Amino acid sequence: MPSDDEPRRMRADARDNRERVLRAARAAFAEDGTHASLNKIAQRAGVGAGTLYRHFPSMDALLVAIIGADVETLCARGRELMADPSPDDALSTWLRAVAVHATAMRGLVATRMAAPPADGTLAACHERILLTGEALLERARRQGTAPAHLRIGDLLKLANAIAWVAEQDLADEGLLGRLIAVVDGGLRSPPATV
Amino acid sequence: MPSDDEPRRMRADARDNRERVLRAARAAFAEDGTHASLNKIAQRAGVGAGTLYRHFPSMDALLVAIIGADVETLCARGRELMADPSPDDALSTWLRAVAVHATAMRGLVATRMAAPPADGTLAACHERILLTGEALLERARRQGTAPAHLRIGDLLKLANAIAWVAEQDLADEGLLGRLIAVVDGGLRSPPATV
DNA sequence: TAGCATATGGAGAACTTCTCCACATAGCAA
DNA sequence: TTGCTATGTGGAGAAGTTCTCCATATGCTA
Repeated sequence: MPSDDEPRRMRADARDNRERVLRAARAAFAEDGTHASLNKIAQRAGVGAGTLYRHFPSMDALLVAIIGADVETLCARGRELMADPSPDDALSTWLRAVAVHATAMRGLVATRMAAPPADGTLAACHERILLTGEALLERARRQGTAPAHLRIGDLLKLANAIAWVAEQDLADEGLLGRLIAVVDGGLRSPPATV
Repeated sequence: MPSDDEPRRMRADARDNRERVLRAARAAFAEDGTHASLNKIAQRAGVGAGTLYRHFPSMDALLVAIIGADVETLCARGRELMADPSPDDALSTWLRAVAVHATAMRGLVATRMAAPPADGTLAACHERILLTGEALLERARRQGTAPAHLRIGDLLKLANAIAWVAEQDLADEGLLGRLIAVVDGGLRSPPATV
């Protein structure tokens, strides 16, 4: 099926501008994270604000276009990990990958992905990640030590939350790893008998 | 020592305005959370923007004034929990309390508290919370099953992260509790031997 | 009650997001 | 090659934000 982010027929100049906006956005997000200004992205790309909004009506749309490839990568990684001898390790490795990815754009992704069920194309990304995670979790439940009551949605939210908080303090490089490690415990223990 | 958020000598009208701003801010934060506008708070309080900024030069200052009492409560709760028969339970109960508190103002607190070492009076709040937590954690290390390598700063960040993500999806009421429960596992297990 | 240190408020500067539409032009049909 | 027109453009502008500045008003003390 034809990807609808790059309509089949598009005037060559429009296609050009679209690419330039994407390139500018990637750079801007990497530099300023959540504080990137759409105005400045447009300026940087050498187009008017109107043009930016024509191509990407919302910031979500822009994000989807940018992180689409990453989602693909994460799902592929998930499929690989299905063959990992330890289902528990596979799950936690994948969660770590999700968190690392979510930090890539300086927290922007985490901010968007943690939100309620997005209504746009972001929802599709969400869905794909969920499915991949569910497969890993289910395996860890059956063949590993993951407690039955764990929900994949919760784990992904936790990963995003960790990515978000890690992004707040970039100076502490090991933070993300340590926080994931704490969560790791909860993936393996039987439900605490408090 | 005299609290410096309420200077000893202040003109009666100034004191009045200060109170009104605080009341308006509390209401606005509860309603709009992170998106509360300082402008509207001023309007709501019936004062000019200049007046608001005179009393609270930064949003942090405003926050400190509002949540100061809560910090007190959390520390008190922590001291109580030091007497809890189970050091592990005490720690996790307290972390849950921290997360719940951080959600109180619709995520605003979490957003601010997760940030790097604040440089204002917020830092003092931070410090007090850290000390309380460290005491609980140390006890759980010695008399409970908490792994030695756990850092209280990490745990608090995790609590704030959870509060943040829980706030993103208010519809899911059990979310915060479930996420804390996952982390709970990591507080008790020995370090995973991956 | 007079006088002044202290406090006020809103206009305004500098930003933000997002809309609108007169104008430019790519690409097709002749 | 040359129009014609559907498609795409860009920037002015509306409405919002944070935060500053300072002429004016007023509580408090002497």
